[in-house]
Amino acid sequence: MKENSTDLRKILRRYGLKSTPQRIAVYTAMKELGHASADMVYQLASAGLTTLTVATVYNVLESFVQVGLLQRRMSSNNKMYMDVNTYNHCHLYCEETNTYKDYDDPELMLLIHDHFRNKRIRGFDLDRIDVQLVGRKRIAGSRAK
Amino acid sequence: MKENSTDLRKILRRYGLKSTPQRIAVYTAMKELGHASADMVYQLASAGLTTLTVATVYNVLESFVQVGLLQRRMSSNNKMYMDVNTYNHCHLYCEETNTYKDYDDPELMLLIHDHFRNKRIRGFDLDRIDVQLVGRKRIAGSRAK
DNA sequence: CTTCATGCAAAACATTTGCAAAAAG
DNA sequence: CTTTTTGCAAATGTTTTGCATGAAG
Repeated sequence: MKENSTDLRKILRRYGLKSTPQRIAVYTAMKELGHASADMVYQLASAGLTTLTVATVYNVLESFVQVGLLQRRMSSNNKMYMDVNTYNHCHLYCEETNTYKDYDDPELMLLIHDHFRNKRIRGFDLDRIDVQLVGRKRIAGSRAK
Repeated sequence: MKENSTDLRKILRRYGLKSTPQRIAVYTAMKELGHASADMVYQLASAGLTTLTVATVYNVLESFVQVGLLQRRMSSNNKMYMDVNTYNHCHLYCEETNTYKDYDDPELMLLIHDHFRNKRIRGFDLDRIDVQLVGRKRIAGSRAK
């Protein structure tokens, strides 16, 4: 699960991207963060690589999305958020903190994909079905007895 | 389905909001648009009410969300989008145009809510389950034969 | 070498704020 | 009258752009 920068170079190559320190730093930050805004990536990545600008972070994130190395997520926060996991999975989305948490539920996925197996949606090319459990992180200790 | 401004005044009152020309114009625009960004609402609403500013549109939209007259939607567009329909329903979301379309599928809703009926999510207060069919509007006429 | 990626600083957007003036009830 | 709501213009925060420089292959 833990890639060193040699591994990362291979990954980038496999996705048809030149390997640069900036790209490695951004991807490493995303691996650590899981889900993150451009700014969060910039904060973390630029700690380990002083020669990194926000503009580059945006560039890199965009190129990663293009090749499918990252996925852009929807938010109700007017900000861009990325997901390092590109396989098909659900999310818990906290509207208070605008944070995401992977929520793996294969049974649900199966249910939904069965439901759509023979459905055709007129005039629409379906890419994926995005299920978000929207709510609020519970404050630690306030759990009902 | 078509409210005149007397009806709208009643609706606003019922939601505990003072009735103003601006609020009526914004809600009327939302009724017409269904799903819209602040800017879209401003464009349409200010056509019929010259004394309306963007700041007010934001104010009004926010107050409508507060009382539950509108719902904020997630987008991958770094912009705020509103939905005039607040009942529980799915959406088609076009990533190219950032447009929404209601997708009513009671069978799917039932399936999903049954699935979650007895599930508890640790540390999370669930508000709603948001299902988006993400893809692209098909270009007219490009339908496979 | 040649191409592509990065840094930089400015621009473009979208949204929010603070406060005085105006309107609602 | 009193309380909200609105308009205005400025400020904020995020993302994008253009172009010269620098690095990757």
